[in-house]
Amino acid sequence: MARTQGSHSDITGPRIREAALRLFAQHGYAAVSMRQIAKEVGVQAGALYNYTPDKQSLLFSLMSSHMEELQAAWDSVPRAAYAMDRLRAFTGFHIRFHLERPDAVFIAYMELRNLTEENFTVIESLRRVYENGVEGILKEGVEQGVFSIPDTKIATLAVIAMLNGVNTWYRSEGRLSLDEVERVYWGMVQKAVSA
Amino acid sequence: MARTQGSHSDITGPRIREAALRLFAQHGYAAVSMRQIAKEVGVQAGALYNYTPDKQSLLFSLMSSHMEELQAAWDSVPRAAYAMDRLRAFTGFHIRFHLERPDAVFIAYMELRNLTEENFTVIESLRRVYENGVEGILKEGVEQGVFSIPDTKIATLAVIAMLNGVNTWYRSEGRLSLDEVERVYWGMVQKAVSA
DNA sequence: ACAATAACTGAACAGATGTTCAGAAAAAAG
DNA sequence: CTTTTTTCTGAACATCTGTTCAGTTATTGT
Repeated sequence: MARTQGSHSDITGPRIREAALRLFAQHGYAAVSMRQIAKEVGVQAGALYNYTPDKQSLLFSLMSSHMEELQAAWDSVPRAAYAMDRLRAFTGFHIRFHLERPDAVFIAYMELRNLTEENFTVIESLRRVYENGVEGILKEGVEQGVFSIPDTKIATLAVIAMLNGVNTWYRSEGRLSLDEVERVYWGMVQKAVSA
Repeated sequence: MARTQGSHSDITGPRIREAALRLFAQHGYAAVSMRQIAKEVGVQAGALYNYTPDKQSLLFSLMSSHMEELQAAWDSVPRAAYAMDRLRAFTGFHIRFHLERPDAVFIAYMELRNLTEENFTVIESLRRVYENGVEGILKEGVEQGVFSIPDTKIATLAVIAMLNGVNTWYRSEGRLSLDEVERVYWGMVQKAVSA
């Protein structure tokens, strides 16, 4: 056998990425073999190498795509005039964006140690850009006198860590709706940073 | 060769656990081989099986020890009368305890997916006991009228997630002292839950 | 209709994996 | 000193690892 019926690059490529994303999130990068990914796609392991130079590149590509989509999505959110409104917008955006892609989020946080040094540097700088955006809001709020924050860097990380926590427990069939979750978290974030 | 000079069970045992803890935290459970752990201890791979029935048990043992130490340590903290004081005590305790064992904390959160189903259940229930302790404080604070919290379960997870974030950035040589970190976080926690 | 190309197979590579176990050496017990 | 027990070695096991590549087939272009 060789090329199979209905085999197309523009179909197999995304399917490989989807399978890898799901498997990496479920079992961890190191625990997933190329053969497992291939099997999920319905293809032999060798075929994967038409779409990625190696396993490490596949992981890196998934992570950097996620980080770039995150940044692009946040950049496209209309920028409110007041820091308080911007922070509320961010809270809602961050929660929703992350709940829509639990696997990618999981990988982006858990598989950092499995990146090569140079790949790690790239992902880290993408993350820092995102964090700096949040810190900018907090700093502005402090200048405008609406926020009281002893250390904006720590507060940034604290807010993000708190919001990321949603992914560990939220289930769409659960007790609370997305709107309710957003409201509850916004209440805590707002109080935590307010003057 | 066989038994080597100065070989003792009560020395090798802990050394294996320490090496495994460090390596699992650094590279991940799946990425670390028994031979790597053995090499770190200065022993052949086969010798590890005098101390653990298998690799999975080693991971589980490390995680359950950590969770039990955590609970025991928190139980030994004097229980203040008012919820506000209890929450402050918890904030300080949690930050310090976790910063003292970054590797164990890392593993306890990241390697859950590498546990067998039954082992996972055990660890999860230990975690729930700890979380329930925190929720108890929040509930009491609400009853006493000092806290305003729409959902104590979410608030519990949010507070813990926020505090856990410290481990991702704190360095002892860094800009802030432990006392300062504790103060900053307590400020945010207090405001977030206060009425 | 044929030629060119893209997509894939299947086998092979050298090495690593968790785990077992007979035997050897050091330590402890008598 | 002799025996017993504890601790460890070193080899072996079957299987899995990421990756390469010649060859084969389906699709596309002419």
